Amino acid sequence: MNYDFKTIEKKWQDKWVSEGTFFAENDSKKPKYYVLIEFPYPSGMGLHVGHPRSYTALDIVARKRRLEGYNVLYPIGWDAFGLPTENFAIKNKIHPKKVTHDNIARFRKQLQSLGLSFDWSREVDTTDPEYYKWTQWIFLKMFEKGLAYKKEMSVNFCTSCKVVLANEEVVNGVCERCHSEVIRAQKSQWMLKITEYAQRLLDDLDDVDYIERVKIQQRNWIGRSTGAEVKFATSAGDNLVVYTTRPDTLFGATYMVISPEHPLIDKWSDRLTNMDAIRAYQKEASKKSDFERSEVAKDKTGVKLEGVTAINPVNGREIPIFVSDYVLMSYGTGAIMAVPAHDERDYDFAKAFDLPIIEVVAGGDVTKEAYVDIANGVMINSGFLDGLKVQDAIKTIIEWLHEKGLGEPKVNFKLRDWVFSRQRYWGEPIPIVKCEKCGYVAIPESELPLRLPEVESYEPTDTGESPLALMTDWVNTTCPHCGGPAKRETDTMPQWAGSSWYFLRYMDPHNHDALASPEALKYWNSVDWYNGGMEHTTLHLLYSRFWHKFLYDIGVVPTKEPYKKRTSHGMILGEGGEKMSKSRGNVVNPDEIIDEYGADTMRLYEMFIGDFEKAAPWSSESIRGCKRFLDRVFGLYDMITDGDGYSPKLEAAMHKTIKKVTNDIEILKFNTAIAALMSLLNEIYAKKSITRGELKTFLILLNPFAPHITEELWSMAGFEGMIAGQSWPGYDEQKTVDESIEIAVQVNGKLRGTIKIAVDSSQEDALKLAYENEAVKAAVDGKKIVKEIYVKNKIVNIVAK
RNA sequence: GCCCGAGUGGCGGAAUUGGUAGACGCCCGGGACUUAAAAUCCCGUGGGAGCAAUCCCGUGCCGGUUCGAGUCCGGCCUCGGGCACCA
Repeated sequence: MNYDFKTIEKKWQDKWVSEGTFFAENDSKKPKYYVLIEFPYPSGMGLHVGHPRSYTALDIVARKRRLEGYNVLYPIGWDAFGLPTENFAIKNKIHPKKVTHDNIARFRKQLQSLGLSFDWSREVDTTDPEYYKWTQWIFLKMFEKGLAYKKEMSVNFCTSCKVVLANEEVVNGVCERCHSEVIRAQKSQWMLKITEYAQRLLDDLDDVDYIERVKIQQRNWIGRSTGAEVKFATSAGDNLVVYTTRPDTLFGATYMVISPEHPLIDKWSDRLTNMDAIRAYQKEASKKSDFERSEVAKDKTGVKLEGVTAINPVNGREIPIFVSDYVLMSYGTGAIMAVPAHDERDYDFAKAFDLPIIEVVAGGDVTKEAYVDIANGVMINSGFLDGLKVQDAIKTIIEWLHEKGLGEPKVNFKLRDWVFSRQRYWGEPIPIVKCEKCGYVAIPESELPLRLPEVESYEPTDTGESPLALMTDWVNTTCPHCGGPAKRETDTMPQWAGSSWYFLRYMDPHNHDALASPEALKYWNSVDWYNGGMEHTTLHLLYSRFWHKFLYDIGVVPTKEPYKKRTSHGMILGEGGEKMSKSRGNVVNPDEIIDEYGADTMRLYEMFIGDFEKAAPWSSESIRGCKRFLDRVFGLYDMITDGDGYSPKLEAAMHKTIKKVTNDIEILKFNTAIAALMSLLNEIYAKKSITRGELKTFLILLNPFAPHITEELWSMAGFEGMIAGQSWPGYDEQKTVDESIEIAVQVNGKLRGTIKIAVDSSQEDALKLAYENEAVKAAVDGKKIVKEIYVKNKIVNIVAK
């Protein structure tokens, strides 16, 4: 009989849908388990072979949990607002709503053909007004609590298109489409105060089970540092306040640097005699992004302020002030004290501008490079700090600054507030109006959802406003507070908004009265296992944790953290090891793979391709091995013999394989779990028979990986029900342990032979056998035995001279 | 530049706390079956020397710790992810 995957896969996919096999229940007696993958952005390119890697992995987890007796929620939805859809709509003159609808239809069909056990009755779509009603509602709550505010921020502005550009649309400093110059323009933007949650976002990482590199990345992104804010008097009268993590090096501060956007520049414009040069420098700096500005490799640039100097508070010395773009207004106070002897960037700048370098921490050679070691350094040239270790000097100087009223200890975060405005059409409208009398006023909750109006053109206006600004009928409204004339906010929300809480909506997706009912939120609690790409580690993951904590604070959700466990998968690359992209022409279409080999082979290959956590190149040759394996699995039908138990020949292998597959799935070792199943199949083929009991276990173990073929064989063999209704097999630890093992014998660390000994043999027995080995005899012949090492069940090593 | 990862046969990869490097699969070679081919099945397969038993070399590079290092430490090199308006 042939393995006709097309017929088999269609048959079981239809059956799962018609029987509602994978529906999650909100009031089950079983323990719950919530499995989550990052919902896709339905791009016009269709599904990428990278998507199923994560989806199949957690589908395996979901299916295994069901077999282990859990009520499993494994949902799917669409993160459908965003720039690419809008740009496609503009280019092809099709409404983004239509583009989104078509893309979703295609993605849905493609995902269904993979046999993923999603609960399709809970599908969500961030662009559905019934969904974004609650995205807007959360924003209103944040506004109400003072977490949303307006601030002047710099944006990329194309001088030719006259539109605000996303960072991605700026390529090498010019507009991606028209190649014109892009400048940094100032624009008033809605901001969310994620910084208010910085400490909690950091602290609560200790309570969640995220893979370590995700935690490290989040901690570094939040970037907590301790130091001091120090006041420097200036000749202009104003104090210049700096933030420093190294107040111990204050005696070595030989100049100061302020960022080009620093407000004191304008204030001092009358006193500054070289204002033209400063203005020109500000203009140049405004063209660069923060990223370009912080590149150390570049030559340091800057302009000295002529007419205003500062006083170093510890020694009263007059020092110059520079403006330079390596100091960012968005971090600290936008001003630094420069200690060239002990900071690399300051060192480079001092060399470029021929400024004095005073060593205040001994231990390095500051004539050659900055000495930045804080563990071993000892203070010198620093008055009352001399002789102290760096850490003690920091404490001493902070106390001294505090007593003199010159400075205070200060905790700083790298994390910045979230820029929440987009001057774009295809996003959630921000539900705020601006009233001349009352200022920014929230629209009443009863008016939610504030629907995205139909517009003629989705292109941003040439003033840099969102296309919504042209909809005067929609923009002009009345103030909900005073009833006077008011204008609606025309900016929309970023794509991140809808994805910051979608996992909550899955819990109760059709609720009209709340984002989800309190009962559903309580029952499903938090996500048990969330898998996604490393590229979402800092932004999406942090944003959604922030929103969740806010919802916890206002009593909507019962947990402080949204995700109990977070894992990450590597990318699937093109055949040549490069990233798959249209321009490289190396994109693999999953539809073609499924058509040629079937969904089960596709799933199996995606899991067998390599280490789940690492990137792996696609191989159109290797996938054949997975197809061959399934062909052989299908061939088991012709080898079935009677017997509900395991045959003596296969018993140990069965128990070992159950143990291996059971454990490997939990630690993301899908590739080695499959390898174990392949080895077991090889043993069955060598024996040319399989008992009904062995077949049952084999099919259940393979089912999460290849659900269609295993259900088919289950049914062909005449077993009752579906595998989906069975239990995960157990194993007997005793039966996984061999009675005797082969261990290595080394002489001077070099392998000379192996011996077969009973498990847990004594050193005496092991050495006796080892010396009987011919190669070992030869290797120690005529030498003096210096040392004999025996590690139980591992190795014998004889050191001979 | 900053933060985080990763480098193992011709290829994808495997290898409890440091303990027989190369499981499993691909490719390739040989054989069986076939008029023939495909498919399938069996065997071989890190590199080098040797008729052979066997020996030497080998986990990006340089150095260190250890009876023993793919694994630990120090210093590099290369590649990938992120850098706040792509998602």
